[in-house]
Amino acid sequence: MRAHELWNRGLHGRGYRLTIPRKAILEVLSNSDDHLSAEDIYIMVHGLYPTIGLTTVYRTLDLLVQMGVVYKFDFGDGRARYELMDHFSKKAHHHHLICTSCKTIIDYDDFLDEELDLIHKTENALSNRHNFEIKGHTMQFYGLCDKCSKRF
Amino acid sequence: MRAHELWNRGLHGRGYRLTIPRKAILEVLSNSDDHLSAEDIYIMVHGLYPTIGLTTVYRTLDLLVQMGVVYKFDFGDGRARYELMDHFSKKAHHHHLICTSCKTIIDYDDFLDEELDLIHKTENALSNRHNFEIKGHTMQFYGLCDKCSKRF
DNA sequence: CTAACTGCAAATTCTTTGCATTAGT
DNA sequence: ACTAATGCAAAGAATTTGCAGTTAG
Repeated sequence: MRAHELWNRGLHGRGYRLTIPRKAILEVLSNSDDHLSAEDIYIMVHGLYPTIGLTTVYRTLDLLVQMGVVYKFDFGDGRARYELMDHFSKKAHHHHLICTSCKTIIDYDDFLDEELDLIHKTENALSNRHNFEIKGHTMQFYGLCDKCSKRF
Repeated sequence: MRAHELWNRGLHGRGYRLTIPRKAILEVLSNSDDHLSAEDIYIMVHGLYPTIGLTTVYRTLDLLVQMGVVYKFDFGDGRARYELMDHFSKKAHHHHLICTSCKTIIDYDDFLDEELDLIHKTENALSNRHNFEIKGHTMQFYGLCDKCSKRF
């Protein structure tokens, strides 16, 4: 499995170790498409290995974010969400439509053809201009959903 | 001034009241281009009206977010940032390039020509497809900056 | 007048830290 | 063996809530 392989390598490269908790946490992330909170992940991991604590989940997630393996999102509900980066994920894009009033999140993936094209172009342009090694992206549109829009 | 006008209307429409603190907080947001934290805003507002408390700043920001007048961002440093929505802001776009390792944020606005075009198209398409009243958007690219990229 | 709004202090909630113990390599 | 990693309990920090007094409409 790709992500595991690369994570393993990345860990060693930095002098870090591959442990049971770390394997389990990546496993859980790999098998989920949703935006998981640290606690969600903790519950799932804890189901598999009851000795693993919440602290370790947080510490491992930090590491994964630092290494560019997972995204850390915040949709404004006061708890962070985590999801595998493009490269490792079944999902190549993370585009959201968010209602600022009721906080509904629509995870859309019915892109316009040009949308994908443009993202790659932009990615390349930015990569060159700012000397960045780009690993993924996120796009969110904010507004009022049907219901909330009608409420006023 | 546009934002004030619309906010005023929006408040009344919901049975809310236009108060000194609310005016002051919108004022501060209008006169700033940066990503302000609740505390930043509190300090500025407090400078103008020393009686206004932090709680009110939080409550007002919630309201502004709900009503789609301001964005609430979270860049992962554990404190939310607020900024006027496109329509009201000098800046029409909020595009960021973020280093997942050192957390540097580049606020780029040297867009490709097509980038703007496409965003409007996408906005329209989404608006129709999902019956959303879109007020703004955000786009972020994640990766490793020059320095961090070289560190491994 | 009346209900919405406010400030303060206390309470919550998510996340981080300190430290003694355990476990990769 | 040598250190990194872990779990627990406690600490920390941003945000929220309860409540009695204040103010907009």
